[in-house]
Amino acid sequence: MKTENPEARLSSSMEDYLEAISILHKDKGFARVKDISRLLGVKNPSVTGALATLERDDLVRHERYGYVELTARGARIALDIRRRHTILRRFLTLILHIDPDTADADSCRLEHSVSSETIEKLTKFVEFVETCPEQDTPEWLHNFYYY
Amino acid sequence: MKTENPEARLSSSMEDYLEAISILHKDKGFARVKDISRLLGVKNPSVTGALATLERDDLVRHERYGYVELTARGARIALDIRRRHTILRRFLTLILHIDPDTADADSCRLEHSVSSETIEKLTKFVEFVETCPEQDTPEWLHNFYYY
DNA sequence: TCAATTTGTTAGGCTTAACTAAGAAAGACA
DNA sequence: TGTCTTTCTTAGTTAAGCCTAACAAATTGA
Repeated sequence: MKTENPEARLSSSMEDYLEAISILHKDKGFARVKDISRLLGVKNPSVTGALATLERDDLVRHERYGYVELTARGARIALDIRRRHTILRRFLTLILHIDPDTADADSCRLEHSVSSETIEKLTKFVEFVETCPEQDTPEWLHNFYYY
Repeated sequence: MKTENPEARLSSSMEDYLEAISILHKDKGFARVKDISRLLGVKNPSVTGALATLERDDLVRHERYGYVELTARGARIALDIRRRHTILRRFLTLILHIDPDTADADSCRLEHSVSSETIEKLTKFVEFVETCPEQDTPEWLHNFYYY
């Protein structure tokens, strides 16, 4: 017997769909199947299939041929994924000086496997470096960039 | 038609198998199916199947009912994976102060998706912090730990 | 209004990577 | 040497996640 467990970890794929829907909503106010497939580089039928799964798990709402919306739960999770993505990208670009494209590609993949404990600490680290008094930052970080 | 492409990216799964074989070889001198399945938490038939794939790709040698060996190519790749794992764990424990278990679990997952550019920079960063003159490290890093 | 285009869905197939069940080979030891 | 146990393999199943082909609904605009 298979009990529905709403706390089970989402797959990377499903996280990507949630994230895409969330971004589309923010950027253009709505998300359609076509937009999602374009953004994720998959074909329309893959999106339709994924939406069925996400709808079953109460993460999105989607009427046939209509727009896609996140539920409250879906929105909460999507925001968390986007937060992971953002903090990783900031770390990679601002501290490690990875070029923006690589940094974005990396955070896209890493965001699915980093624990919340690590994200918390990384957030604090990046915030620390960013809010560091101007004269301190060069001292050690610039030492590193010369190194 | 499907051409064999030996440069194609390995899946996380296949990377895990190579890494396990490499670790077993280092730790006890040989790797058997049973050891690999125990280490990775899968069943024996899964290992047999994976070994067939890896053998096809010239990454391991394996005679029926016998020991498993890495080829030169396999060993090179396995070493690279272990290097990624190690550097991630060092970053997480030494700099972010993530507890060792979480750090290891995280690096186990992150090692498959981090780019070589990021690994290079991260290596330099960790080395920089570790070889930092004693009196400098506390200055900014301890500031962070208080923060 | 109705034909053409665009968008979305359904059906069916492929690949990867796991599993169980059953049986074969190897190893241990009385 | 023969039996018992352990280990390994084979065969077959399942699930996720992608694909293409074909069709259905919606939209556009002449």
